[in-house]
Amino acid sequence: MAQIPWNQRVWRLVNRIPEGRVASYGQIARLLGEPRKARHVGYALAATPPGLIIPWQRVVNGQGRISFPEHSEKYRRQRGKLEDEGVEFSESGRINLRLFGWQPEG
DNA sequence: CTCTTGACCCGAA
DNA sequence: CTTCGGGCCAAGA
Repeated sequence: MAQIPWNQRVWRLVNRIPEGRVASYGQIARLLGEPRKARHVGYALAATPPGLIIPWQRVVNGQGRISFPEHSEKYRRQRGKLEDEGVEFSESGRINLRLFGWQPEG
């Protein structure tokens, strides 16, 4: 289990999130059996090598919000990608996780 | 060694 | 809806 480095485990799992769906940092951490490492999921994504293509945009925080300052370039890029794949945002910039949250299995 | 910094989370007001 | 407080832990200064 600990054979594979944390970052790689995160990238692999994130890679399984289907288009049009999102997962939270905490959810990813829990699925990896490390419920206390929610923030480190974010660090892993931040450390993604330029060559590695993964759907990092499908990871948001537990409230269904993008974890970047609202007017930042990063925020707009992530939101744009998600909207392109059909994810909807409320007026307050929130995603309804009941509708768009990823449930492994389902 | 201690302090600070985060793509976080959760419960209680 | 918001704010506050506490918890978490790796990495860098």
